[in-house]
Amino acid sequence: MKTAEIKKRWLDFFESKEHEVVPSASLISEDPSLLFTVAGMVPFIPYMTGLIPAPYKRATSVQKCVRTLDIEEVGKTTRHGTFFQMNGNFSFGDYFKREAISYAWEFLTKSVDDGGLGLDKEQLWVTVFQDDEEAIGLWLELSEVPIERIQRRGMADNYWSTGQPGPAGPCSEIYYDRGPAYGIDGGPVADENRYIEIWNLVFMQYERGLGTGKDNFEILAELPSKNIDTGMGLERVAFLMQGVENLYEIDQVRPVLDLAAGLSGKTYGANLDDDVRLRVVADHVRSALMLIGDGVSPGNDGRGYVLRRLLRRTVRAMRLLGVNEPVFGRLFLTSKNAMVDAYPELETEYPRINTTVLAEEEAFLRTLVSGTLVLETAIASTKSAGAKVLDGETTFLLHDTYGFPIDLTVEIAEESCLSVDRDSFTALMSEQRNRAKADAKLKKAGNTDLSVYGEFRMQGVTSFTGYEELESSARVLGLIVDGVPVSSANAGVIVDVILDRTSFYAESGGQSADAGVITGDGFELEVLDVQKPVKGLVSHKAIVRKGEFGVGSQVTTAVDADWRIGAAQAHSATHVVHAALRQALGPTALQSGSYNKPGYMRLDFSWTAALSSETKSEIEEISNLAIRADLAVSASFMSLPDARNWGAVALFGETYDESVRVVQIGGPWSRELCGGTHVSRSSQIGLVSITNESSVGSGSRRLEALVGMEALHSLTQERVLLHKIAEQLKSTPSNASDRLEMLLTEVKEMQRELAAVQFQQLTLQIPQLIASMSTVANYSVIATEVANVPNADALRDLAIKVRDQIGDVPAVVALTAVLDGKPALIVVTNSKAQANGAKAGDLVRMASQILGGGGGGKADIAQGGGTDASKIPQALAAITESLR
RNA sequence: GGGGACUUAGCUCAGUUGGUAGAGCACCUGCUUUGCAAGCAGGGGGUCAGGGGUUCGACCCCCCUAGUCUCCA
Repeated sequence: MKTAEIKKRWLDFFESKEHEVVPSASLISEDPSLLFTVAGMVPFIPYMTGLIPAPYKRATSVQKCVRTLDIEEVGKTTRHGTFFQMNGNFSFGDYFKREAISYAWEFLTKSVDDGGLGLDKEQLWVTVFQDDEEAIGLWLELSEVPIERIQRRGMADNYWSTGQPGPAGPCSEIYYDRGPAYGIDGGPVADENRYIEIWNLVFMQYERGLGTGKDNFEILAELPSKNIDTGMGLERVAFLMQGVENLYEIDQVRPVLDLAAGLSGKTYGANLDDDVRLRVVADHVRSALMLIGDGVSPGNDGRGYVLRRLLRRTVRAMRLLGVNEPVFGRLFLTSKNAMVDAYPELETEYPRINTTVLAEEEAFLRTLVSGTLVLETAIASTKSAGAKVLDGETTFLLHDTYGFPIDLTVEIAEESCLSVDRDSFTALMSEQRNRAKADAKLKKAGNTDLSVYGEFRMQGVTSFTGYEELESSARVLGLIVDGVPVSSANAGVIVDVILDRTSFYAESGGQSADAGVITGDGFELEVLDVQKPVKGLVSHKAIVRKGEFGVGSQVTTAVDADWRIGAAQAHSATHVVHAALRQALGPTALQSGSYNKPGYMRLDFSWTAALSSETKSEIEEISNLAIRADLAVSASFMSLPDARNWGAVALFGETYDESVRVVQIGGPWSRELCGGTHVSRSSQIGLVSITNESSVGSGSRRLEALVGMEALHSLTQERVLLHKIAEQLKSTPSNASDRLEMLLTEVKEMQRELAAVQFQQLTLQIPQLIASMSTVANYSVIATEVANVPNADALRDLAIKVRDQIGDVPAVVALTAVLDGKPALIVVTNSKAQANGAKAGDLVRMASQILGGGGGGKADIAQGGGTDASKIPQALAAITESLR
């Protein structure tokens, strides 16, 4: 049975049991503390914890998940995959253990013809929490599992909690026996390889307290409303039903593995190391495909970095398999074809996925080339030092700074008969990890507990009136000071204000929060920040400027009109620039993030190279033409599929409700899903001026621009500056650049000429200098001060010239000059003098000390200087004396 | 968010106790040879990313800024 078929049967089965079929949420988790959706229940957590009321009593989903915690284990054991799909059925205060067990048994054992999976009842085993007599009773009553195949396990195995105070409860797991060929008898307790866990039923019935670990906490009370959360690993069931050995061999994964084997000429199953690499490729390619499909682009932090690591590990595995050529094009196409049945949207996203992976592969191959160079010199120097082990520092440097994977280093070192000091590499690695962790911990301290907002969210969502009006009347529902609900607040206090409705826009979608005031009878608050701590709930952080107020007070929320206009201009400008960017660069240039506030906008987008100044001008021009065209801006609500059909650009990393808001500028000219506030016609944006374009990391660029009056002001400033420069150049703004270039060339030429003339002038003194030559011991010595020396280089060249004219006798030339009021000294010797023992370096060192400075050099030439010019005669005398 | 590294001629890169900035390729001139990366000789080309500091003296050491790469969280 195909994986897609199992998925379909799952959803159909639970739909027939009155479950709401919820489409898989994006892999990009809505919870900011999670990088990815790591489990099937993640999208339902707010309903489980009671933060947000559940919109349905029963739900089912097949959720795509990514987990990279045990990325190193992928392929080594066959139990880990970085991407997997989790079938789940959920009850929020509705049915409990009885139905959960009954549904599970029915779905697993019902015949294939009747829509079930038709698994052999004799092969199924069950584990329950040791004290959960209720569950054991229900299994015996509702299923055909005999008591011998029901095993009790402790908290570590069969008790679920989030690791923090909150809901918790026992679970019951269903296992499939693959038969004696896979291990020993005795059920899951004895062997989890032979007995494969396929389904975990979590009975959320208690509230747990503080504690650490899986089994060290207190059970506080029964939950008022009990929940069911189950998870069936789709891949596991698929490989069991397809009669293959593991998840890498199912229909959604195997084609990639086969292609990788074909490309490398390896046979799957022939060699353990190669098998691991083939599985890594098959797994990582699929994960990367799905991540990019959900809008992640490779980057150097967060989700982007996880994706990059998956891609690079794939390249590395292919290289270890002996394939050095680019292969992503074929691997990803194959993976897409294997997955597209289950995820049709991959078809439309594929062009973008393809460009992304090709660019990333190319970039990494480049990195590997430069890393190889460093590695080869390190190997050469290690060998020439006679060592047998490449040290951990070098290996770590290669990894940390040049992105060169450790196992490639090991492989290449082995070819040169060197081993690698892995221990010290690992030590350095964990050192770096601790550094980053310590820092993260420091920064995280500000995180507040969101549960305090939960009780307000239970009263409903905050309705946002800010699209229509700037001022609204509202009622105070709650006040929070330092994370604690209070009933009133007086002047000077900073308080979080929860209202039933508000005209204030909370920061989201890249748009910064509104500024303004909240007023009421006898009191006034200045709004500092507006956030949505919980989906649907707006919290105003404000300082009480005057008076006192409390819960229940009537207020007026008044947004600062100028601020809002500025914010709207900037946000609309962001859409305009995004559309212009895509017109100029094509649809692969996709916004990956944005930020805007009055007067300023910033747009991050996926793109591999710096934009030329022509392209930047083009984007600016398209944007400003759209502004001039006075396009109408409108917003309307529609369903997500409708919006997509309409060609609206959905921004990844945002999760959307069933009804989404589409903002259009000029109809189809720009269509984006967006909840922000906008101007009503594009001309109100005024002006967009791009100020900067830079890299955020490889594969990602950032465009910054000023908007409206800010743009005008910056242009004005630039114009004033340019006019001033032109004036100083005695030129016009249009000719200033040429003029400057000419002047610079001229200056360079003149400097060169001047230096030549000055040196020429200096050489006129050569005859005099030669004449001053005296004989000291058996050296011909010139030791004198030279006048009119322009700089140290000239003095040096003069000394060399003088020496070369002395002829074939041991010669020492010591010249001094005063430069910028400080004495400078040059000593040169010829080879005969050096043979006699004269060393320029020693002479300079000694004489410079007399001058109050230092100096040095080699035997043939040395230079030095000091601070006291009056000591020059003394220093020269000392040189002559020391030669004697 | 925290680290590490890089930026030198048009291109690819060398350059250690801080003491005259180099190579290969490309370019120009001449000779030789008329052929596939030709040879020989000569030559031009440098704000050593930008700014500040330490020093008699900084491509080199320290600080700041910018651009780029990279690892970790």
